[in-house]
Amino acid sequence: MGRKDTSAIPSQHFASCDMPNKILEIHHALFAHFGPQHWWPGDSPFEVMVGAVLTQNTNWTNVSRAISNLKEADLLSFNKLHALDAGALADLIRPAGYYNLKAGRLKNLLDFIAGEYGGSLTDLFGTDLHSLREQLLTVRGIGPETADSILLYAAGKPVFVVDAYTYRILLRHDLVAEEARYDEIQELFTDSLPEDVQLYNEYHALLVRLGKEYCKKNRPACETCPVKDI
DNA sequence: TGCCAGGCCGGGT
DNA sequence: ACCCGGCATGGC
Repeated sequence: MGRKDTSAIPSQHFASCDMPNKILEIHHALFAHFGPQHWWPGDSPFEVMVGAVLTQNTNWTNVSRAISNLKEADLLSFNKLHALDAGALADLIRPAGYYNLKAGRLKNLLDFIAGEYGGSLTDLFGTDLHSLREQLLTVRGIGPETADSILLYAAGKPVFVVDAYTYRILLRHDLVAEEARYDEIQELFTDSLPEDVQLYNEYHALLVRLGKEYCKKNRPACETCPVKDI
């Protein structure tokens, strides 16, 4: 457990704590440097959900091609994709990599939504948040980041998304231990920030932007990093 | 050219 | 409870 219930306290009160709120400072610096990121790229909650699975450990440009294939085949809707067999789906999403794996994972997710919610994303997203997250995590192929991406970017729920960039950036700023895992890193953000969907949305997108441009794997910390002094 | 990208699972310790 | 190999395409 982190500090006690601070969720209702306005953010400016954090500045008077003994420890400066570096998590909040980093967001301000990133927003000032990069501006709004307008995430998640996608025209509908369904498209965002599909993209969340396809982007697992994969460059977005490849995912974008896979989604274009689905759009051109006019298959990017729940019923059409659910009716498609896994082999045909794998063929369409080939550019996203791990295509057999991801076809199976998408089918698992669609089967779950069809079975439990009659294929209705509205009903799915209308479920109690904690219960919804737990249910998504039972789907084979949906881990914490994919579940949280769906919750934040497709469902608009106040859930902070943690990814490899988030971990790497925090690690290089000594804000987390090397052995820190998903839930602990997520808690650091939710304990340090007001609960706000738009803030969570923007912050995660900004961390990815920073990661892509300044914090790549196997590269030393960068002198021109916009948050190097925080 | 090899390394990397917006993870997750399953089997082995 | 961890650790690790496997999964795969496209960009630089």
